[in-house]
Amino acid sequence: MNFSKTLTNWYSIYKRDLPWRNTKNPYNVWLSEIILQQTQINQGLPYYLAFIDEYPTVFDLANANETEVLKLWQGLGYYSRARNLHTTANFIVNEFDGKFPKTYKELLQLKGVGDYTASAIASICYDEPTAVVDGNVYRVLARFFGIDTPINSTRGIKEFKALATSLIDKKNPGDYNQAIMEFGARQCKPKNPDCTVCPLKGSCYALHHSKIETLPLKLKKTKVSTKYFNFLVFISADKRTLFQKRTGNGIWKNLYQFPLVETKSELTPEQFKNSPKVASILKGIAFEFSLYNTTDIVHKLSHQHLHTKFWIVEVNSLPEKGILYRDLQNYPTPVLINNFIDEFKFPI
DNA sequence: AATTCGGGGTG
DNA sequence: CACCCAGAATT
Repeated sequence: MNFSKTLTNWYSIYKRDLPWRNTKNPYNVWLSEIILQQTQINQGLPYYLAFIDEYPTVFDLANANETEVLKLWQGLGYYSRARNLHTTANFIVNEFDGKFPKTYKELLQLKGVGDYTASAIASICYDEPTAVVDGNVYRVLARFFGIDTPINSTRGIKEFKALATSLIDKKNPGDYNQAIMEFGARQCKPKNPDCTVCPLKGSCYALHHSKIETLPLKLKKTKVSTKYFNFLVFISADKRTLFQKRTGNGIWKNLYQFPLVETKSELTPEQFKNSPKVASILKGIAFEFSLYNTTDIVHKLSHQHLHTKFWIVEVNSLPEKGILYRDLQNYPTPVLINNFIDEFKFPI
């Protein structure tokens, strides 16, 4: 039996029953694909269910405001996905009367939809034979065919896309695409795959050349930078604190946080209190200053380690209009901030 | 072509 | 700790 047929047969037996697999509705499929970008199914599934529950159609999603969408996305990471999701929902409603485009080429025009996602939607919803190439596909193809071109090189990206395209089952491209991904996730796992029960063990290059551990090949590791974050948590008699929307194009865009003072290095409490930035924020205000966490909370992201201090600033009146403690939960925040709010327990 | 975007899971 | 995840957008 050939490679593709073996995969689709395996899939028909071992596939998980997932909600987006019971429909060809492009809204549902699109939503699932955006949520699952760089995200494992177990992490994304509850978000998919919550989004379908809150926004059953593209019109419901378009009618929401971005803050609400980000709030429902909170904790999933890569928040540009949520912002683009909302933008594209409005685009679909306003430009296409709520109907999704039906071809790979047109889908590619949507914000947040790249080669992978356009291929997935086109094949699953409209039976267009466009091959998906995600992390699972790279692994399965690299191992089975013995390809050592780096998967994150321009050459590798083209090579694997072409190979995947040549293998796709044109009669049932959606099932084939999902089959090879599911196979990569469940059978041809990154670490310690059980090749003894693999239906492809007979012809797998990596298995017969002891290259399961070394394929696929990936170049360069991401370097991690360290940053020092100081959040000012205002406590006032009127049960309000300062909470600000992050602007600019960096991390956590449009999420909310306590006033942030970033420093180049770790400062002593005295150095921090006397720094110009802190002084300007607290200019002319009577306050009591205390450090909530005596050792830094280190929030680890894939490319940044955030060494974080939460400073409690007790004031009689806030320097500007704040929000009620009890309203903090209505704002989308990074996990780092949300963890603090949960732990600190504001006297609501 | 390289970097930047999160957070959770695995070994 | 290193690596991975149904990648895309930006620089």
